[in-house]
Formats: sequence, structure tokens, C-alpha cells
Amino acid sequence: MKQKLSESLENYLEVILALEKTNKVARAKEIAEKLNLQQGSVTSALKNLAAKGYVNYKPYSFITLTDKGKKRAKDITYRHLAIKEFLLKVLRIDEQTAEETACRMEHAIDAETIDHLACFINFIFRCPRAGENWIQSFKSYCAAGNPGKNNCKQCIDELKTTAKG
Amino acid sequence: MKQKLSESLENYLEVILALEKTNKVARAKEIAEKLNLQQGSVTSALKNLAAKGYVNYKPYSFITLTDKGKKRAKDITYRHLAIKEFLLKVLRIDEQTAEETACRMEHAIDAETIDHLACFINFIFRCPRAGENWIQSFKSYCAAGNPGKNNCKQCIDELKTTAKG
DNA sequence: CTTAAAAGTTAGATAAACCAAACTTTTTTA
DNA sequence: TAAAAAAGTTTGGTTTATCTAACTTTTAAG
Repeated sequence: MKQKLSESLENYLEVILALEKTNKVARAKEIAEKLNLQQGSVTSALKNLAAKGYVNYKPYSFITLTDKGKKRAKDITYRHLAIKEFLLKVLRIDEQTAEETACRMEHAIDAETIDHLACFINFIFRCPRAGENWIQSFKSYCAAGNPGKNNCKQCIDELKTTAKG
Repeated sequence: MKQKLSESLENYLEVILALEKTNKVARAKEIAEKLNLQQGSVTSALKNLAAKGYVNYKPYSFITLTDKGKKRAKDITYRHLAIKEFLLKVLRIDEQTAEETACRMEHAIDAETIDHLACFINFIFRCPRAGENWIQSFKSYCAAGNPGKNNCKQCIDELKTTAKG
């Protein structure tokens, strides 16, 4: 059973994992910078995370994730990436908005939904009925404000030709 | 420019709108019940919302939304419904999970993204290349754990036939 | 190897949301 | 219409997550 963590604590784990990936270990100062927080806030949070068994924390030393923390951090990162990919490649949201929105949504989505979403993205780019050019059509449809004079018959003819070739 | 409201305050507005729809006005007790909070918490929140101009609040009396509050409440409700529809009809998440997840995600999604999402749902059920039977294929694909031996050529042939008929 | 700078910690404050329980007002009903 | 019940409010307390500023430890430089 996955313990409930606040959005705030999930964010700490996420950036610690990212810092570990870049620098092997995380330092309080870098965490503060990445999360736009003061160092004092970071110290308290780290103690809290250590007490809950997510990080290895020794005063004045560097910080690493425990196995439990790593698992959880990877899970959050996975959610972030899946959501961002959906926003970017399917809904065609701009990079910055996608990143910011993913940062918020990652804490609100549950395991079942994220799995379905990931699978859906997959399906879209594997199913010949969908794919890149289908997304292009969506983009036009969306830009036109829905109504649009879409030539559906022609689109399907072209699809068949493409699938054959 | 839309003022930032906490998740908590957005929830109040959302249920007040729902109660207004059913009962013309909202009462503190009903709000407390719908949000699973104590009445004392509701009183404070209402004062806060009144101070910010979202609700009409008079001690011991019923509660209604101001125009500003109604606008905001409708916006939140719209986000809720769009997300739920996506989870339910596209990702095929079960009713309860969809409802709960929508309740959380509605606070995390921005205007641009929700518009694209709504448009995307629309597009899926209007584009002949997608639609109900395409979602069915996704469901199988997803259930099979992605790999699947999908007969794509046959699927496209059938699509063409259907589009003609 | 001493000291200045950088990094980290601690302490005390604040704000948002909540709760429980005492209290007040309104509504119902006998 | 008086008393009981229901609804609403107030007060005081808790938790979580932050901040600022003083202080301590570690690191780096001369």
C-alpha cells in the first residue's frame, strides 16, 4: 500500500532524484534552488522525509534517496513524463505550459489512470488509424474552433493508400 | 486576469453551485456534508470567500454565489466534467476512479489545456478514423498489455467500408 | 593553519485549513 | 409561545509548509 505523501514532499523526492542523476548526490542548496524555497524549509522537509524513510539524511552532509525513496521518486517522475508527453505530443500544448501543467497534475493522477494514459499515447502512435497525421488533423480541427469543413472521405482514402504502400 | 484560488476554496464554490442548482440556495450544513468537513470550517471559508467577493454571505442565512463566484464555479465544474469525460469515455476508467481523479485534477489543469482536451474528446468522436470502435481497439490493446497481435490492415479495410456505407 | 565564505541548521513567526466543543441564533413543534 | 432541536458561529488548538534571521559547521584560500 503506497503511503500518502503531500504534493510538497513528492516534489522534494522528484528533484532529489534528478540531482542524484546529475551529481550522484543532492545538496540542500540545490534542492532549495530547484524548488524555489529557502534553505531552512529544505532542512525541515528533509528531516521529515528521513523520518518517513525516504531519504538518507545526516546533518551537514549530502542527501541520497533510500530504496523506498527512489522507488517513489521514479514513480512521480514517470507520472510527470507521461503527462507531459500527452500534453506535448497529443494535445499539442506548448513546451512551457506542458511542463508547468505536468508539474501540477502529476500529484493529482492515480496509478490506474496514468497507466491507461501511457497506454493510450502508445496506441495513438502505433495504430495506423491515428498517428502523427491524425494528430495534425486534430490540430487543424482544434485551431478552426471545431466546426471545420473536414473532408473525412478523402482522409480515409488517403489512409488506406498509405497503409498499403 | 483570473485570481488564484486554493484547491479548497475552489471546492467550496463548486459545491455551492451544485447546491444552488438543486435547491436555489446553499446552506452551510449541506456544504459541510458534501465536502466532508465540520460546520465550523465552512463558516470560516465562507467569510473568506465573501471577503474575496465570490459569495453572498450573511450570518445565519443561506448562501448564494455572486456573479464572479458563479463564473468561477462554472469554470471549475466545466473542468471537472471535461476531465471526467476524458477518463470515462476515452481512457475507459471506471466511474468511481474517474470521479475521484477528476476532483483532484480539476485544480491542476490550466485553461489552455482544458480547452485542448475538450476539443480532443470532440474530435475523437467526430473523426471517422477514431470514434467508438477505435476506442474499443484501444481497450483491447491496453488490456493485452500493449503488444497484441493487431490486424491493422483488416481494421483499415473495415473502416473504409463503414465510411462508405 | 587560520580565517573568510559558503552551506547548513535552528528558532521563532506566519498563513491556510482544518477540528472539537462551547455558545448563539433560528426553526420547529407540542 | 415556550422549550427542544437544528443550524450556524466562535474560540482555541493542531498540522503542514513556508519564511527570515541568527547561529553553527564545513570548505576553501591565502
